[in-house]
Amino acid sequence: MGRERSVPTPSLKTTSSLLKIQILVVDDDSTSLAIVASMLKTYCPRGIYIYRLLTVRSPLDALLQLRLHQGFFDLVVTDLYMPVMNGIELQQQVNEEFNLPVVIMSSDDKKSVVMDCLESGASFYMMKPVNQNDLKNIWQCAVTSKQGKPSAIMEGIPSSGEKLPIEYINSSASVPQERRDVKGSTKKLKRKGNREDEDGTTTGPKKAKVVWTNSLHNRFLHAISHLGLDKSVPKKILEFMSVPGLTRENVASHLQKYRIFLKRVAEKGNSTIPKDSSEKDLRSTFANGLASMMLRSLEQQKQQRLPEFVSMQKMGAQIQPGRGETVSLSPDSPNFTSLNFPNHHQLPLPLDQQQIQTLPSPDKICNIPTASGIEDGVVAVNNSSPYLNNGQDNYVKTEMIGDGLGQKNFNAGDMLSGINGFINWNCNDFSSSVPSMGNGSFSNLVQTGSAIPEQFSASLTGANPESSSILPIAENQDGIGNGPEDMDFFNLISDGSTLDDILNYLQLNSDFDEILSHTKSPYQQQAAQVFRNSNFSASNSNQPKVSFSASNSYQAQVNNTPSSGLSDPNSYQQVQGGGGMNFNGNENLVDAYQPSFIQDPETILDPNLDGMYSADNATEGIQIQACGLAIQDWNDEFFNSLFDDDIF
DNA sequence: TCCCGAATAT
DNA sequence: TATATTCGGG
Repeated sequence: MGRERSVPTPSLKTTSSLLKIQILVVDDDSTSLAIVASMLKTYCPRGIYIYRLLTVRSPLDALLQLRLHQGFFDLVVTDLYMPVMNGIELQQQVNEEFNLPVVIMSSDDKKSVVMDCLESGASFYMMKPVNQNDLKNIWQCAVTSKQGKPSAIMEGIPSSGEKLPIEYINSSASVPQERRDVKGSTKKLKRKGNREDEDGTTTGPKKAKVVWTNSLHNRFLHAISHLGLDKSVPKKILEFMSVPGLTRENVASHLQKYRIFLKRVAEKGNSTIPKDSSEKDLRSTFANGLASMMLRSLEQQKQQRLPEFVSMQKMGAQIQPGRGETVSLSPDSPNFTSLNFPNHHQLPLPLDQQQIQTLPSPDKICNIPTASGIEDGVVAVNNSSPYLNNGQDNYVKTEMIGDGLGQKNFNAGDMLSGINGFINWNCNDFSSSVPSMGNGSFSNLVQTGSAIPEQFSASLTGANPESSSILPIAENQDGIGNGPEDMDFFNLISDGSTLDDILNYLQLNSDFDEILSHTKSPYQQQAAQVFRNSNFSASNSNQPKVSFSASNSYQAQVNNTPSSGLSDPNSYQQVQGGGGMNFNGNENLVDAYQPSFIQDPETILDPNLDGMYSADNATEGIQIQACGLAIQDWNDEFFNSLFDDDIF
């Protein structure tokens, strides 16, 4: 029944010509996870075959999967804000261990956040809700990765000797160079659907089009920020980029386009041009790198021309994110550009002269400070970053639990959970507790009152304290995590709601016209089928069971909704795969980020697996709910059926 | 001769 | 549209 609409035969030749892509999606928010996964499947472009799409809700699970199956995945798509480990940290870990491109997504629209992600090496930053344009970038990252081009991952400024190849696509319409000079005569070569590129008139290497991937463009931006916008000429950029195969002409062409882009943006900053296609621009490659580039450029110019800067300030030509939108720098100076930033991108620019003078270089947030302690204690993290504190003390809150043995990672992501607060340092191992000084490398850590404050101490370490500074995003994270909305969705898909109900929910709660326009997609039908087939029951021995009768494998979330107050009603635990899974009723389900049971990925696609999730020894009163999301083996038929709509 | 960059072609 | 190519001029 998955094919009620007429499915014209796709214009695909054979499956073997498709690029098999395997993606790992990480998001602690189940709703978001489901949506992203769904969109990836729904909007898979021609030529790409999603061989496997694995979703996990914990970064640790993600790493586990990646380690278990090296070379298995081509791309990681991760949420930014997650407990234990945030998207940036995950990205860096993934880059380090697996050299895979990582796309970070978040509903956070702060420019500083976008910048942080990109500077830390993310291939792409994707705003939630995800749209089709973003997906294009995802696919490009995936394809680039699949083709084994390491340049899909771009880390910082190229060092000497480090070279990155460029990605090419074969230009099907490319004409041999020798022919091109005789322009008048090329007309006869012109064909409408010039499909055959095997004219082979030239034996030389085919002229390939340079594809300015994100990584390549990032390198381009790095070059410009290094050289300065005014001194950026094709040759110098080319040299700095140090990309084999890239020509000066390539750079010149790109530079031309880039300048046009800057100009257009600048014009928009001054005039009031209707935002017709602004959205598109914002999500463009250029816009993505803009924040980073501008910040570097500003930093550079600030150092070089501080007096000018200061006087400019006094003259009132301030660097002002005017209502968070416009950054105007002396428009008359060739060194400066007036740029308009979208309101969801905000540069952490200093506002007063003093800050400008002392502003350190914003480094990437790659350090994960650690600290150790023996006893319970409370310490405060003082953020002295001029980017954040606005002249006042700025505390960020986090909670950590020490193991009593000393080392405890302090994840940058932990710092995102609150604003003015303290770090609660708890020691679990009281038996071995010996009053002693904790030590570690918390950045900007300041001791404050606690039960046993004397036993804690922290020191500033690291060459650049800013490099491990507090993330400037200590705000609420509504919409992320297990909010009521998530439960609504959860309940919706758990109680056998119809597909229309689900889609209606999506429509009401998200901007998902795209999804709605594909309500009949086979994937969604399949998913809905799994929802309906979910059975929930509780045995008389208080052993709630959840069983699925799906013929394919799936992912399930087991929701713990106790009648007693033993655990968080909003908590749930994730299990994946077919087959049975047991968990203890007194297992701590409160933490939604417990290591999940994950079936061996090799068997995930086994279509014969029927799933049975059961809870043994469950605490009385606990009800178990579960829902399944189909993770279907995308056979050719199913895959091809998606190609009805020409999406890309 | 090099090479930049606007204009133009694909 | 994105990238390549051309071409006048510094």
